Amino acid sequence: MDVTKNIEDYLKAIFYIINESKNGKAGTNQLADYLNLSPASVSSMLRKLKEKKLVTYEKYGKLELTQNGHEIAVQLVRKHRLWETFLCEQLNFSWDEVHEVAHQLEHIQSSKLIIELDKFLGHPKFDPHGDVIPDEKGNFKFRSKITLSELKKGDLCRLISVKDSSAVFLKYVTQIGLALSSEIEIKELREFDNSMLISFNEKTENISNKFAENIYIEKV
Amino acid sequence: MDVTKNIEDYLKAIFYIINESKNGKAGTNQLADYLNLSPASVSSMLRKLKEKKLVTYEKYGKLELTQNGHEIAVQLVRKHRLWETFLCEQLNFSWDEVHEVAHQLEHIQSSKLIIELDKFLGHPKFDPHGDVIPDEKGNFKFRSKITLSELKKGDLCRLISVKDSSAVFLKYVTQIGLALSSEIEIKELREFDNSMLISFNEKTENISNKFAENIYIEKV
DNA sequence: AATATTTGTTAGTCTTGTCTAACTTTTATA
DNA sequence: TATAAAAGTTAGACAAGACTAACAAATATT
Repeated sequence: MDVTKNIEDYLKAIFYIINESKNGKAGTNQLADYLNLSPASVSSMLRKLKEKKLVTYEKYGKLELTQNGHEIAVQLVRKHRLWETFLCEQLNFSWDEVHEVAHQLEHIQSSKLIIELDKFLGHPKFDPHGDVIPDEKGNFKFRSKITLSELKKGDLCRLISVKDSSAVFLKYVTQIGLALSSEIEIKELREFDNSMLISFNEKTENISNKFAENIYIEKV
Repeated sequence: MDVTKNIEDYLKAIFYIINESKNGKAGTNQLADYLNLSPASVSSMLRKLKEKKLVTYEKYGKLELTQNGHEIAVQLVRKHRLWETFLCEQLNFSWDEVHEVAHQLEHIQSSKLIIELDKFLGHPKFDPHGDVIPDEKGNFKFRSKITLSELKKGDLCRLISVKDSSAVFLKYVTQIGLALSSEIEIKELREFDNSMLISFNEKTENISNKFAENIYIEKV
């Protein structure tokens, strides 16, 4: 299980994209986009991942993680989310500050560290974004995620997490006052551009469709 | 201050060697040895460090850290020692387990992380090995270090830290029962091979000169 | 079905950091 | 002080992982 940082980043990206795209497929361009690399780089790395038996892949074909590759990816997600929890709960980091640091911390190699960190935090089930933290065995289920953009006028919901965890987006979310568990009501839905007027915490905000697509919610 | 892991490792190594060798000089071979690299690699990296204005150096000449290089090195030492403290005090790591993990953690880039970690730990002054933790400004003094091997029969002292922080050595130290602040008395000193018989915690142990050279103490 | 567009791959180059082998300079020693 | 030993450097090779430009395959569109 001695995997370099780069390989880990690829595996995690593949994992995310497979799990978040509707068709369950991760394409070369999508990956390149996600990782900020050229498609050519991704293509050549896929060959290496295949040699290391971390993915299955045929030219122009479907990309999948092997069991081994999947395990590494899930452990990274676990580490990432435990660190985010630590940073928020113990070190006064805010929601929008944790991602970047957790991304570095997730690459630290030490099984004892993660076991002890998990114990220290009291075996948390969710991270500060409301996402499920996979357990030691790597078991977890993706929440069936619905975004705000899929709702209709009059619907009531609660924010459970966000899709785009870029600092810019998180900052925006925080600034307009949305937080984990915020209760939101859809006041208006404009067909013209799919923007919507929502209310929460006694105020109303007008949000774009793009914004709404990045907010995961549960109905209430 | 955007410095890669490798460059950081070089700077820290240079810093240590300059501060721990009697003559205050860090040579290419010494560095190569310390970093487990060939002298050739070190030689070529020194050229790059010089270009980046992190060291001053002339071919075959004296190697020194610039102010900038020195600052980076001290901050690394600070980070390393804060993380060691965290691992021991909060995550049940033992003395001989922390080094390797702290070495990875010290490369995480986030000033907020270190400020908050320091606060969280209550601004500790010493790490679990008894070494001084440099403050936020990078101020600190190396303790004038005396090793056990410099003492004579009948001397009394207290263990304050160890020189060789390799896992193997730390394990050895732990196994024979020596710990931070252990009170030690020199019972015998054999001129033949400079080994010594020492007593601490109601027991006596025979130790080699090499071992004694790696134990820092203060007289008592 | 023919063609355009999108998606993915290959070839070839660059950079970084490592290595070995050969060489040079400095230091120690006889 | 001449020479041997140690310390340090250079040249050239290699591997990894990135890039661009050119090409090939798959998918969509008319």
